[in-house]
Amino acid sequence: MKLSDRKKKILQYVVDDYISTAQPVSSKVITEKYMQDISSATVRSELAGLEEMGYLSQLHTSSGRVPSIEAYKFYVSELMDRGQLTQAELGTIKSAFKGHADNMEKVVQNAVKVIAELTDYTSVAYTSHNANDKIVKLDIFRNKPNQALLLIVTEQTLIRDKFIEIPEMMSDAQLDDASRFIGRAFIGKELGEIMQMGEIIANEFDCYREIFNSVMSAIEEYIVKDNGEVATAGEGKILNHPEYNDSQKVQNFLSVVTSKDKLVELLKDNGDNIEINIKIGGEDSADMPKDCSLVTATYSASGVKIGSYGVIGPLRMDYQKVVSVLEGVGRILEDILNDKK
Amino acid sequence: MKLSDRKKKILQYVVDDYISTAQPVSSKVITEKYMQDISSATVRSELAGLEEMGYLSQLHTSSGRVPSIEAYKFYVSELMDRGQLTQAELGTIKSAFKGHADNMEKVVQNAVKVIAELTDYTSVAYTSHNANDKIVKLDIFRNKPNQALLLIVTEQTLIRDKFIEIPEMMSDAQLDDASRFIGRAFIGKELGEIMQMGEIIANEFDCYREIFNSVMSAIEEYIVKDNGEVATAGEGKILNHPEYNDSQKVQNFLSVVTSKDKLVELLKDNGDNIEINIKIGGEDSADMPKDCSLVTATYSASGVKIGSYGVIGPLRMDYQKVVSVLEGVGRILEDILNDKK
DNA sequence: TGTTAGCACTCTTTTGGGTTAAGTGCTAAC
DNA sequence: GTTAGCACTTAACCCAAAAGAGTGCTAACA
Repeated sequence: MKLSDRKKKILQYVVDDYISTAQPVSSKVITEKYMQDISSATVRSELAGLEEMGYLSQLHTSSGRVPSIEAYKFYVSELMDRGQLTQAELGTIKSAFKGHADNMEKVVQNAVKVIAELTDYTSVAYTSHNANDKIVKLDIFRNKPNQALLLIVTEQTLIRDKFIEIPEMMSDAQLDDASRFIGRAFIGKELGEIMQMGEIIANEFDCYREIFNSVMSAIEEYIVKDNGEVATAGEGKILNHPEYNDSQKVQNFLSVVTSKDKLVELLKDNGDNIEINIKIGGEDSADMPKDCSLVTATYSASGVKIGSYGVIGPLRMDYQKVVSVLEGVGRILEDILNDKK
Repeated sequence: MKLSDRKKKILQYVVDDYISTAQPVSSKVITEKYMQDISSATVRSELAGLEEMGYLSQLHTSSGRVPSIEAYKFYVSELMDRGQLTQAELGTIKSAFKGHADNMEKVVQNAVKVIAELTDYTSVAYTSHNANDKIVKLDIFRNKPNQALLLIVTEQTLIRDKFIEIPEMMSDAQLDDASRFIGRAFIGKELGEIMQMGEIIANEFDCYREIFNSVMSAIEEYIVKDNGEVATAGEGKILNHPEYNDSQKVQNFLSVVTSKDKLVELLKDNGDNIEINIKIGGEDSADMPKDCSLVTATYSASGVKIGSYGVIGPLRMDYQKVVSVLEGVGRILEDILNDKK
């Protein structure tokens, strides 16, 4: 069933108005605020049609209309005007990143901070542990008689440190030797590659088998179990929005937003090649809090996607603003990341 | 003014009852639940006395009494019974730490998780960047023509990575040389020590002055600016407590609990040598959320205090339970930390 | 045939008063 | 010093009435 142009216009007005006022929208406000040229009775019959089609609903017979999840989806994909950042907002974004590009983690933290500030929603980001990441440096050195610190630095400048057990009778020189030996074999290789060739080359390391196994399991743990880092900002912003005056809802929301594991689940498979990915309503994904929207963008370095960032908030989200802020941050992020590489 | 024994008893009952029920306490419930041998009229006159002294207050003339901040302080220091952990709780604590001692960060994360779970309050922890921490390893290696990654590992197994600028015309061999040179001078020294001797030895490094300065400023930044790590768990637990049904209060609370900087401010100077430190009501400290209590314990390794952990929540907190959980976690933490060293 | 004015209908929100319940402070007696 | 008794205060509850918001329907109109 196709929507007439007028129905589309009206639907857009309803969603716009509901997003900005959080109040059910009546035929009266549409004629008064947006369409002075037609009567409220006409709008009423159009609204009834839109309700029939599943785009709107009423809380009770004498309330205005509220958009359905389908309405938001349609709004975002076809109706919404693209927003423009003001000069001031652009300035805020730029200055948020000034002088903090020495450390990937900080860049991401600044990103979520400024996004939360500008949009007034909770902002989240995810950086993946990529199997394509290459090892740049590997070092093992003794900490106490039977323990050593394993240090792996990768190209994406992710650093992994982990204590591993070592045989107590091994001399420092032997440990050094083992470290160099394993380093020579692993440096320059991708993490995923190493995982695969594990069994094949294991026998080459026969004399240092124990250490070799520890290194392998550290790499495996890094890629498989501990699969990414997250950053968040503005967790409390959710309370600014009236749909979250129910403490149970807030708690649900916080339990996702403050749990690294849940956030990773939520963010890791997001929008492979699309710039902006919008997930509305949590019904399809078990990890998503109920009645939430997630708007994310991905960021890449050297053409490889390394993570995503965005906002999570109520269905009634100011998508227009959020999208423009994410795009703005994306442009600046790109500059920083490409400058670094 | 001294409190009679009976007044103390009554005050204790009022606080106990208020902590467990969250309802203003009347003279009737005291005689019925706690003191069947005297009449409510007697209790009423005692309550009036306690109110006079500033330990109790009423919301309105016909409500029961609520403890004041002073009452909580007095309760904690003199009235409260010491709690005992159940066998089940002890078991929960122990199993929370099983098999995760390979990484300091994870130990702390497990600590806050189990504390939040057992107490039902938000749990926070702080690990300081200690000026007494000794450098164990220092490494600099090139990343791109004019940038290198500086890697510093300290005894407390804190690792600091930072990109530093290097002269583009410097050869790899020269860089290696500089790295070894600086390493020899710094390894085994305390961070604070290095900061102090900075100017004195600067001229020794004349040929590598630029790199030397970068290393020094990285160390300085680490100790001075970025002074510690925090971990939190159960941020949403605050919503389980009826005094936080006001969204403004929740937001205030979350703005502290989710901000690393504010948490560091709050936790860094806590209770130098005391095992359990209780801060009630935020009026003395600007960083403390209003009407909150903070109960913390410190943890040490090799006799040096390296951080603190605890819970933050409403004034009406179950101090007894919180203290016993913190003590329980402390004992197990100690075992782990000493086993590691 | 689409649009509109008018109106009855539904449901929520607000208002107000009257009752109930909780708890206190005071007084007089023990 | 303790207690029973009672007047007083305040919040909480209930219920009914009124007001308000918004709709759907119908009949008239262009």
